[in-house]
Order: sequence, then C-alpha cells, then structure tokens
Amino acid sequence: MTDRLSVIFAALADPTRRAILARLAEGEATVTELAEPFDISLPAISRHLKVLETAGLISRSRSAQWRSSRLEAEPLREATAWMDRYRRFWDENFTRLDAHLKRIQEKP
Amino acid sequence: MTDRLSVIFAALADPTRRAILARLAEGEATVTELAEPFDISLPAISRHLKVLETAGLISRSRSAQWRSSRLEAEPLREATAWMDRYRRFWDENFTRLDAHLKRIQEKP
DNA sequence: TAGGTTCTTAACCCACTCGTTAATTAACGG
DNA sequence: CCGTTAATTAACGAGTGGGTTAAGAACCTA
Repeated sequence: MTDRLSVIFAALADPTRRAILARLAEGEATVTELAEPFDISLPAISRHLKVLETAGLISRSRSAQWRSSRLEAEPLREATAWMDRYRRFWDENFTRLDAHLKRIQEKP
Repeated sequence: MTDRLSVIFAALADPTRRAILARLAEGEATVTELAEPFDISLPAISRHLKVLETAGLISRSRSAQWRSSRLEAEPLREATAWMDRYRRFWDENFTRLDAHLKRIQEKP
C-alpha cells in the first residue's frame, strides 16, 4: 500500500476526512475550526489532517500558534485520471463514441 | 465507515484490487484467471473479490464450478461525481468558467 | 461412488487505523 | 516569567485489513 494512488484513495475512504475537504473547499481553516463540526477530539482531527497532508490533499502553513490548512486538488485529478480509464463503462457518451469508433474501423 | 462512498474508496485503495479491475476491463474472468498474475494465495484473491463485490464494483455469476467476475462501473461514476465538486480546483477550463461566471454576474 | 477441480470459509497472525486521555511544544499577551 | 491558547506527540485499546494454511462445499467426470 505504498503507491501514491492507494494513499490517495485510502485518505478519501473516511467520511470525516471527506467532510474536512468539503470545508476546505470554502477556504483555509485552522485545526480548531475544522474540528468544530465533529464530535471527536482534537488529536483525532490532527491525525486526519496528517493523513490528508501525506496524501497531498492539503498543504499547511503556520502563523503564530495557528496552523492553517489549504485544499490541494492535484491528487483528486490523479484519482479521476485513473478512473477515466473506466469511463466508457458507465458514460453514455463514451459508449456512443466507442460504438462510433468501432463502426468507422469496420469500414475502411 | 459504513457509507457507500467510503466503501468504494476503501475498495480502490488496494493495488491488487485495482489491478483486478483493470483485468476485468478486458472482459469477464474466473477466480484462478484473476489470481494468476499475483503472488498471493487463492483465498486472498477470493477476499479481494468479496470486497469489490460489496463495493458494487463487480458482479459475479457461476456456471458449473467456475465463478465469473464482471466489472460494474457504477460506483466509479459515483466516486467521480463526488470528486467533480472539486474539479474547479484543478481543471483549467473550470477555472476559466468560474472566472467567466463571476464576470457576467458582476455586470447585470 | 470416488476422485479431481474450483472456489470459499475458518482460524489464526501481524500490522495498521481510529479513537481515547495525558503530556508536551510553541507562541501569544499581561 | 506566567498563564492561556493552539496544536502535536505519546501511549494505549479495540477493531479492521490483508496475508497465511487447512478444511469444506459445489460441481464435473469416470
């Protein structure tokens, strides 16, 4: 489980972490701000942030005693890029494109 | 970790399982066929398939003593749908669209 | 019925995850 | 310097994940 994609997907496989990302989509936030909606301890949040940071999904900066987190979407791009290989299996437009390509390939 | 998206992402967070999906993109396959490229036991593969099935990423059928697995891409559609909420954070076209929408909103 | 093939289930290990509380670090303000 | 605020680190427990081997279930063929 050392590869990048696995780390990214594992980070996304937790509802608390996804909620944190959703919050960060609205702008940067400190740890206590991020912790506020949840019924879990600060250390737990701190660890979730560590996981997100390791996955590259957030970056962090500090000013005085506050540590601010910021959304970094690049890993999400990677994840969707991987899933795009399967798009033809669910996307109607892709299915049609597929069929079209096969058709024009049959009559040269 | 009981929600659907978490189960899907967790299923994708393992390289063996992603490789199995890649293989299934080329067509149905039996358990031994799927196990062949890997250096792990058949029971281990069997469990990976269970995880994928629980996530809805594969469906299974049987004929005689063979159990055939088939790719089901619907969960991938769900996962990308979730990530699409963040597309504007990495997609240049989305960034431009965002800017455009803001512009036309400013001058009514 | 017996024996072979395919696959799953059971039982077990070890490592890791997610939560806890308590202690520690770091920076601010009087 | 002292106390407060913000956040992390440490130490622990319960549960889960991914692997193993051994045993069982389901189906075919002779």
